[in-house]
Amino acid sequence: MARVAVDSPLPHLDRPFDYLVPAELDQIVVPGSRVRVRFAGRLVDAWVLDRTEASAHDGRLSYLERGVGEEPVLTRETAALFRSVADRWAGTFADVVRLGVPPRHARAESAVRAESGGLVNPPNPEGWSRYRAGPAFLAAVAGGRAARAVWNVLPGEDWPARIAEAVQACLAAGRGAVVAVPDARDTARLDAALSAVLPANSHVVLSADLGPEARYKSWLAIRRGAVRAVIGNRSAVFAPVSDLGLVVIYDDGDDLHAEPRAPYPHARDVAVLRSSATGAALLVAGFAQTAESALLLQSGWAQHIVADRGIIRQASPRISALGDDFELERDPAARSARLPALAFRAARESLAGNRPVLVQVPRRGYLPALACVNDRTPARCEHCHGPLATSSGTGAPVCRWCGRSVHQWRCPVCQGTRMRAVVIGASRTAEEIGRAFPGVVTRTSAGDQILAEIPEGPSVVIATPGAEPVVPGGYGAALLLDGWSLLSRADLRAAEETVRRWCNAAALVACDGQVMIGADAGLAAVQALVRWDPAGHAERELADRTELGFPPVARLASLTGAPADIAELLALAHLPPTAEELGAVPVTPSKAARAQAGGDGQGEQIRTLLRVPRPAGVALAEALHAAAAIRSARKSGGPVRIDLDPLELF
DNA sequence: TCAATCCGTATC
DNA sequence: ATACGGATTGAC
Repeated sequence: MARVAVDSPLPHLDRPFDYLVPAELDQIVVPGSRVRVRFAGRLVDAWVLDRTEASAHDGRLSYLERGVGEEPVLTRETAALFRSVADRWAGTFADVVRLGVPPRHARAESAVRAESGGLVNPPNPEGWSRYRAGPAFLAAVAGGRAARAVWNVLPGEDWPARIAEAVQACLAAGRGAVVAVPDARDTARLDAALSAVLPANSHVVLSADLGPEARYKSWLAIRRGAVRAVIGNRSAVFAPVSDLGLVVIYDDGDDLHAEPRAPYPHARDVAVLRSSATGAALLVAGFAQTAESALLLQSGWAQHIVADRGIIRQASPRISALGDDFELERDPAARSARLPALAFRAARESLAGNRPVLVQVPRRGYLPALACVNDRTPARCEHCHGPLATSSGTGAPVCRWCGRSVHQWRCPVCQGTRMRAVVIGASRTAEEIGRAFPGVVTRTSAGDQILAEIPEGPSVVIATPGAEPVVPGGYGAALLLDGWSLLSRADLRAAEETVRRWCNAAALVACDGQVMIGADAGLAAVQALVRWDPAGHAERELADRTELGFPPVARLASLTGAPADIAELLALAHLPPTAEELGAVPVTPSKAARAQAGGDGQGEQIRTLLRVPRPAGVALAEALHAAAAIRSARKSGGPVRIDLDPLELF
């Protein structure tokens, strides 16, 4: 007999089913293989979870219809991982398999791949010696121990080289490694760094833009154990590396690590699950640090890899805040670009020293929000700490989460009672800034026109966050403009995200260069950057969120759908006794969602938030999944989207 | 009393 | 989706 999981999106079918195995399929039906089965009269795809002697099912068993290819696509380890990811995010096994196993490509299966490269030498630990606990981490990976660490990368660090060394240590110990980075540019840099230290064919790149055949080929090389190291974007955390010894997540605050397909798992959290389950070492790395990483440290689960203060001071450029009152430069060209005098001078110095200048300009399109008129503290709801915004109808401030309107608001910092809408959106354009530096080459890197690298020499680069090109030797100066509009976004992660973007840009500046931030020096986010203390900022962020009842210490579930459907789901769900319902607010469907719905209005959509203490998170997910299973079995009502610890809360 | 039909539920 | 079982209905 074979126990299988069927490929169905219906939650009530998310459990094993037993089938008899015809004698001629006995050899190829093994745990992890793909099969076709007759299920409720239809032929469907399924995955073999196990071969068994007996079945608990008392009805008649059917025979498996046929095998699909001869490649087992699930390993014992990934099958267990997919199950626990489904459980953690209230999703189905089949949905998670779709995230972790690329579509089959038969031609790629028959192609024979060259055997992997030769013996891997242990790395030179020199590069890690600037960090306390750095060499120890490398030694632990080399020794096959379950070291888990949060690494604060020094500004100017060649992080791809350091990660390549960690992978090298893991391979030298005879085990496999997985590295997930946010985007294709990071993948390319890491690919080059790995190629520099590993024998040929020792690693593969997993990425959707390889095309289906090459992607499946790379994935198969990993699955077959021909290659033991894999790098790629968020889906690489699911790669079926055998005898996993190391998982690395780079820049875990980048929202590209959040999977947009159901059940919406986050690559960092998947990596944590996987490291827990397998005993593989874990490295969460970045110039900045998230509150989630701070919790890994605070709970003692992970160790901190960080450089001593003196080394940080040496490695950091000079970072200063421009303050709130921008003194404009007298130079008329600079005036027209509205560049503050200090920023303009820093740029001129850099260009005079034949070094490029980086100008970071935020993208437009942030949500308007309310803040204190005096000190711009974001206005929050007294009841649930959600953000306040002006409702379009009445003009009265309303909580974006629980929908309560606010009559008397008082700023928790200055006790002021007046709020104002924060003007949002970048107004400075590349041309305006370029005009301030006549005769200097101006480049833009943004959107779909991203520059990976620029040559040394004087030039001005205008880039949106995340699109900053690297330059050999570093920038001479970086101007981080529009700090206010980043910081006052109506988003739980606004401060953390701002610090992350600033850190990632500032880290590209040479250690004798300077960084100018267009925000007030008194702000915690600015202080974190000036002192280069991303860990301190993450700790504060974690403390704030703990006090407000936000993730990661609390666990939230967001339910989005028609009011009647959500009500039905909640009525069916046996929520943990500690669950707290934060009320419902109408949601304006995004353009993408409207396009998906096909134009015809599905009626009003609302969003309800549920909150539990972190230990009850799995019980909350289980209750919601069970309730969704009852609804799907009944075929009642419309869809309800379930999100656990959603990245965006409004 | 039995067959035709409807409805709800499970799907090995 | 489809298949099955139990309940319901209507005709002999």
